[in-house]
Amino acid sequence: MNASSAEDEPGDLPGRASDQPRYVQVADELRAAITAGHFAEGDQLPTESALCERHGVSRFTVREALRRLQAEGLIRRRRGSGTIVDTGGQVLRQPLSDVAELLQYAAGSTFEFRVHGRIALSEAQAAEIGIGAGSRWVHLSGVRTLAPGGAAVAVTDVYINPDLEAFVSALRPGHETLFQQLGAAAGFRVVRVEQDIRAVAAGGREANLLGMARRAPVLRIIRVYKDESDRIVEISISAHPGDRFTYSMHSDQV
Amino acid sequence: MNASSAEDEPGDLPGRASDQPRYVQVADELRAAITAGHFAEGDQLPTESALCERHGVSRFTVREALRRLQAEGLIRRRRGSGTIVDTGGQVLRQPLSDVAELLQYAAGSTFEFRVHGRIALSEAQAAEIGIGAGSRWVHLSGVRTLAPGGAAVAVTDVYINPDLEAFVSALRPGHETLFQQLGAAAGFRVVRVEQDIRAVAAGGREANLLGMARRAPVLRIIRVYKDESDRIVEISISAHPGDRFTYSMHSDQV
DNA sequence: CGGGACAATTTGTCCGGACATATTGCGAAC
DNA sequence: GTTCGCAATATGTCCGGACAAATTGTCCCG
Repeated sequence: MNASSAEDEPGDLPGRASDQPRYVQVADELRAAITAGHFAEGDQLPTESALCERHGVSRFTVREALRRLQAEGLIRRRRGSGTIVDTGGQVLRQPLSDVAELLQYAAGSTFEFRVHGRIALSEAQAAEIGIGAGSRWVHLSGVRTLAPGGAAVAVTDVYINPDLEAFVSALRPGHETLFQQLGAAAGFRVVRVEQDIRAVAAGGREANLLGMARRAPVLRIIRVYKDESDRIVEISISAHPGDRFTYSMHSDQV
Repeated sequence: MNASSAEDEPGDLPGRASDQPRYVQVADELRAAITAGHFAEGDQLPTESALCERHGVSRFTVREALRRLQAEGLIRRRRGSGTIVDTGGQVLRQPLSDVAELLQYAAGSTFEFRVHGRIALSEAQAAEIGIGAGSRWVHLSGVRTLAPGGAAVAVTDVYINPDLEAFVSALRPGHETLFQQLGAAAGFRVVRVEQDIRAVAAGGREANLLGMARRAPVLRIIRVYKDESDRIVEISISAHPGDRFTYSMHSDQV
């Protein structure tokens, strides 16, 4: 029943955004205003009641929107004082706090890949991910760059659930994540992402593609994407060059 | 064991736990019930209305408590279906989703250190952290082990704000984090933690302490702890052996 | 001029209610 | 027996209101 599925919802307008909850819309507007520079670092945001009036919503909705921005690390709030823009000077960092910031990261970079077809995971790989060995997956591999033609920031191997093989040929490189495209085409939604981060020595292929010395330290990030029914729809194994990539996080309200 | 449940109601203190918000108390009780095994993996938790009745609070309070547990990765919720315990089988992983799971991590390991006294950060260090070079800090260094006498899982350098120098001598090794001890002694609260993760080659000292080859890949985690007034109270730089340490995270509700 | 009391402002906590939407079980219909 | 549809259930969204607590500016007084 997903509105974004293949059997379109022509309806009235391309309102995929407008049928989202109000607090998401408010959060999106505020985020856009911040990233567009309407609010500088350290600036005071309008108070909750002001935002209520401007957007014509209740305080519940405004607080829910602000909670999201706070979770993303864009704002800081203090009782009695107000809400200020505090992104922690995040310049060229790849943030992931808890939500769909994976999407934001993907939107700021480009991913090019090619499909290798079905393969069976090796024992070592299966053990590292925590999947039964010998299971079959559709294998893709590619590189991610911040700017087209620029230096690679990641070499990635992707393994897609064979149930979704029919949709693989429709995947296109670019700014949208693979799991977004798959979900829109096959009608599921990724609701859980697990990821492991390790430091390993670059293998020959990785070193070659990333332009670094063999056995140089790389950040290996393994992500497992699951949908509503806990089905693993995609697994990605990325290698990031240690000298050009920093993984940044924050955590509020301890 | 959880550190927060240790000092519950000693009597003299006017209930530091009991004057906390209701939703924190409800969350603590539920978390304790889960970790104590009263709810097994996959079990269904009581519904929101049931929890409202049991704890005598409104649905707002219950939802706020459940939201916390969900952010910690202990439960999963589905509209129409209910709330189930789903910790993702977190065994021997070092999780940090967004909150005070740093504390949980620290509680499961031991940190031994010694104090080196005041030093000035080198230019390289200051630049890596994002602090003005030449600033003075109180330097500590130590190793973290999962079991006393076991293999080291981290070599850590800690830099403490010189304003807190008077409290450094009272710091004790063990299961409690340094910033917890400092906060309790000096009367502040850490409300924001920023951390950067990179892959680097082990230096001579790190390789020696961790028992690994020089230039082997290590995970370098830099954490900056800030209190309510945005003051940096502590900076820690940890090196984790790439082959013995995995940094695990999760993210729900994309 | 400095300091302390006070009031206004702003976010945090908490309540009650209402309707929307996804899920599940059950019974009726075929 | 299988399937369809409906009702019951549970969480998600959203509103209005109320009071608490922290911050900040102001004003009076010594």
